[in-house]
Amino acid sequence: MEHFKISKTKIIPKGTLLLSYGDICSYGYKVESGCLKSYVIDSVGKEHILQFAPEGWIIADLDGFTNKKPSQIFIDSIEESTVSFISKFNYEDLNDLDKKALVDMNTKYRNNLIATHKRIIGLLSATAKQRYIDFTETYPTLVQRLPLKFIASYIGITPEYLSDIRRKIAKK
Amino acid sequence: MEHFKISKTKIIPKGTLLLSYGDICSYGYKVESGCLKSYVIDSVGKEHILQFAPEGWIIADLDGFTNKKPSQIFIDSIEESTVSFISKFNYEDLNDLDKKALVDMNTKYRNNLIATHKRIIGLLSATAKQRYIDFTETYPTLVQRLPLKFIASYIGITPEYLSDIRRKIAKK
DNA sequence: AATAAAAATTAAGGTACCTTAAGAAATAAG
DNA sequence: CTTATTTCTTAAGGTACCTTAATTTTTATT
Repeated sequence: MEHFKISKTKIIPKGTLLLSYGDICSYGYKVESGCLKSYVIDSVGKEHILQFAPEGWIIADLDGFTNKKPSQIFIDSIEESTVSFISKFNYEDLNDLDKKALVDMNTKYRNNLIATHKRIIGLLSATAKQRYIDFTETYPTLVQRLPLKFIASYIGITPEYLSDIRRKIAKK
Repeated sequence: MEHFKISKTKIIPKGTLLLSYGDICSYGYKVESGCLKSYVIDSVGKEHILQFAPEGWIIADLDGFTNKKPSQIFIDSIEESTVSFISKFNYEDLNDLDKKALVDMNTKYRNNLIATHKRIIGLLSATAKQRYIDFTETYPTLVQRLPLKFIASYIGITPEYLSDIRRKIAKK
């Protein structure tokens, strides 16, 4: 299932910034071990997490990478991680891939799109409490590993309010 | 750019339900004229719009269509529309497509994913007022055509609150 | 044109979630 | 083991956005 040019892997210490706002995004990152996250920073300096990438996942600024735009997002490491660098993920190269690779890639995009749509449904229609419960059910292993403040950011609430929610759940 | 089996087009009157919750989703819908929308209905009966599909757009329950699951969503017509029915959008058939078709499809998925990520960023980090302004800038032609209550639903607020927002914007 | 139906507005009161700030608990570092 | 740092919790007060309900405006129907 490897269709791209992948450079040798690197060990990334915890807390390392791999991609910053405004950077030209030359790489996607394939996580072999550890965990990365992507996020935006809003006008008042608050961080909003777009994606977690534990082992096996690929993370990138898809828009910047594809269209050679400066990045709108940040990517850093939540844990010490082993990461492969994927280059040349752009449109021209799609034509160089063989059919099997294209079909696999299609399937990955499609599954990602389905998951992303589900997240939108949650943000539009569920309460913060329900989104937290959904997160724990969808990503039980991440819940073990990640600081709660990152989960709060991912589901779109403050750590303080997540703390309230957890207290109320525990009291039942 | 047509890669799928497309049946003859049909004229769909305004307000017609094309796909309902629980249905097996056998088709994607390609809109030739008019406009469709997809939406979910939450536990208190409130409608949340996932997508608008004006002319040129394709709309479907991607998860149900791909994985032959009962639909989680609804699709209906906002205006009288001319619609082509796309069948056999599933995995097996991807292998029957030629390379050009696969590359095109990849590009469509990728662009859709980029747009969907932007929507998530907005829902996580922007106020309702900002999301409304962003919508009017991103889809100026839709703003002309659509009832405001549908735009409110798409950006995740009530029609009443959108009305407040618009009044405040107008007062300046 | 008249009537009905749908969409939009307005306003009052309510709730989910946020901000700030401080302290407690857990984890990391010396 | 001790201290520093990060994470988590708690609480009080505030704001963005919601609910309900009534009214007006716009659009559709006969």
